[in-house]
Amino acid sequence: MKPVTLKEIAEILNISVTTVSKALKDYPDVSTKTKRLVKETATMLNYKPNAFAVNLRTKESKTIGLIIPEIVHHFFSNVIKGIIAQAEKKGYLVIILQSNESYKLEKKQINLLLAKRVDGILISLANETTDFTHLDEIIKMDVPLVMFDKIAKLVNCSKVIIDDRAASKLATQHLIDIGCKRIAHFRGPLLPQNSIDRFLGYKSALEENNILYDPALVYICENMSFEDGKDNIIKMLNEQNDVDGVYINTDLVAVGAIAELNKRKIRIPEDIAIVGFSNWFMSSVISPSLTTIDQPGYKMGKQAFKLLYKEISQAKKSALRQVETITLDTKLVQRDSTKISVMTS
Amino acid sequence: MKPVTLKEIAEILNISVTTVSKALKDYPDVSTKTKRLVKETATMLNYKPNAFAVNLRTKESKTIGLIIPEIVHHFFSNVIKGIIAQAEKKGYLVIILQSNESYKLEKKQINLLLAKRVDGILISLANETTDFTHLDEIIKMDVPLVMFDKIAKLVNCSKVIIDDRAASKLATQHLIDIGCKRIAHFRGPLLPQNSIDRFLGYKSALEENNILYDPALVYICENMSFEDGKDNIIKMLNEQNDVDGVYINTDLVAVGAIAELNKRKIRIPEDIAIVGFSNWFMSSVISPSLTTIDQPGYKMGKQAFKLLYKEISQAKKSALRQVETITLDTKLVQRDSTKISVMTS
DNA sequence: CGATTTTACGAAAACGTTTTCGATTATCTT
DNA sequence: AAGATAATCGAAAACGTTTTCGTAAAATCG
Repeated sequence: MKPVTLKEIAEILNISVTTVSKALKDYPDVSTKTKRLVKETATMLNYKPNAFAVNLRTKESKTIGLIIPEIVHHFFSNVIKGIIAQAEKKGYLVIILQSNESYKLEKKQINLLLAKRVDGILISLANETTDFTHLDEIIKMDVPLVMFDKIAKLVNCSKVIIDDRAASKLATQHLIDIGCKRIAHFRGPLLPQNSIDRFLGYKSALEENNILYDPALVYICENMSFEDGKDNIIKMLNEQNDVDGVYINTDLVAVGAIAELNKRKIRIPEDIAIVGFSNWFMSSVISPSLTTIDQPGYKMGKQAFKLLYKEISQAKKSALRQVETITLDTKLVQRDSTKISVMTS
Repeated sequence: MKPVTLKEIAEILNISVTTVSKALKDYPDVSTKTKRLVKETATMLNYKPNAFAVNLRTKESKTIGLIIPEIVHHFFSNVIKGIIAQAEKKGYLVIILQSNESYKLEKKQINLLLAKRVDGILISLANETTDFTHLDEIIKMDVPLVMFDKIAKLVNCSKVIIDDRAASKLATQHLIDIGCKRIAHFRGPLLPQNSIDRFLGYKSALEENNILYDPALVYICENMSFEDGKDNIIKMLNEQNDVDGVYINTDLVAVGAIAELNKRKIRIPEDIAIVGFSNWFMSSVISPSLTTIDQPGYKMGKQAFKLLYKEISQAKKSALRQVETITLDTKLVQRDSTKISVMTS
């Protein structure tokens, strides 16, 4: 019923609490005989150290905090999975909070986690976030911090990202390679670094190929939703008549666009080729299957925790903090939405 | 730098730790003057109570554990979102673990959570789980437990579920109502209660309408995946030639089946009508849009936490535990995959 | 056999908070 | 003014663990 304590074991065996504690942790100054005795009775009574007391004494909780903009999201839920898996391996548990893309909530949740005294914090920023003092707060409190995916370049902490710009360039270049002359871009909101970098990659690919960059071909998807894809492709079809390729920020949006194009019997890729971003599992099964950039969510989660773990371990030894940025590989996954049978030779 | 303690505040103001503590918690036996003084210096020094010490003293951590078979899943990630939102409202944080549908992992993770001394546990069972002693263990330790969605009827704890059987019956009845004569069923694995209940609902709908139940029309989807839908619809088309309606356990599987039917130019619903289950957001946007049962994930998460919170609050007052089962409403969402223009009049 | 090292154990402090209970002072009765 | 009541504070114990340091007994040494 009531949890067993060291004291109770000590009383049963007529030894001190000290010795019981030491025995269980295999201290060298306890005889093998008493060790055996202690361990036997401990397992017999189903002893489990009181985590609260251990936390207080050791000043660590073996728990980390994770703040994410939106849990119901194919990419992020994969990241979460990676983080939890890696954390569990190292004996850490993960408290998850959702910022709902709100700066205010994000700030509040950081305070919650700091109040809980987690051993470290993993965060992917909300779209709204432009002020980073709440993150500096974390660093000032000497709590290890790692940002991933949606990061703030200016904050001095470890980061795990992909090279959005390079990946975006690759995607756009692919459209150029298959012969597209007038390429539109569906981008995300204006603030997040992600969205900016992907846009810049698109732009620089055009420039490198001496294709005029036309701002009218850039459409903003505020919610990055299926409907955004549908609405913007309709808008695009109304405004432009010579677009032959679209590079879309996110697969979900791309799938929305494809659905609308299919409905209008506009052929993909013959009339308009499409490239997405993220390699959502649905993009391989829709018709036509979607060429996209593979964004390794699970791996990013694993790496993010690994970095955090490194910092936590370091922090225990020395005061000086070492930050590091890991850039994960992305690759283009070519599928039918850009597979032109009549190749430009 | 170093976190401020009550002691430090006490020393600065030349009063006792006791008074500082009481002042911050608005005890009546502290003068308003000292209260003001204490609170001012506390906020000035950015005092935050040491959670570890509070936990030890109050024997609660304001943290609950959540074990879920798979995070990367539209339904479950919605449940998680609901749980976290509701928990945060009541000042609780949520530790999430993933069982990967494995009984062994599930058991291990329960022990992890018990060792951490969470204030309560929320769980949705792994498909593999048939033995429930690890759950009884939780109850024996007087830790509040609430199961949701994938539950074990035999375990004596609170539960949040939907009436899978009734919902399934509704779905099947709908197919019958639109004139289907030979209705197949794609079910999930044999073990989980969900899967069983949905099958039973299908069966009893047939019986009530004097339609012969034919075991050959039941197909098992082991992984509940897109491919499962595709593979089984192919298998079905090979084995049967008069099926005019399929009721499918899960939208994702149904979408797989629809993709294959579309490819083969088999008309939906004219040749074969389809009903899914869960109301995944994709099912409203695919073509044809999918008639399905709405399974309220977010709401289930909220309710599950509410029940747990109730138990946690009760446990503090009296020893006797009150269990309760909440059954959430589901409804049929009719869309194009069952919308027959030529009505059977 | 005395001196020294090794082995095995325990007392006690510390982590920071909460809460009970007693004590002191101030205020109020009549 | 004496007694009673109210207002304000603090000492101390408790939560359960970890770890330092001291000490006694046993083993080893010359």
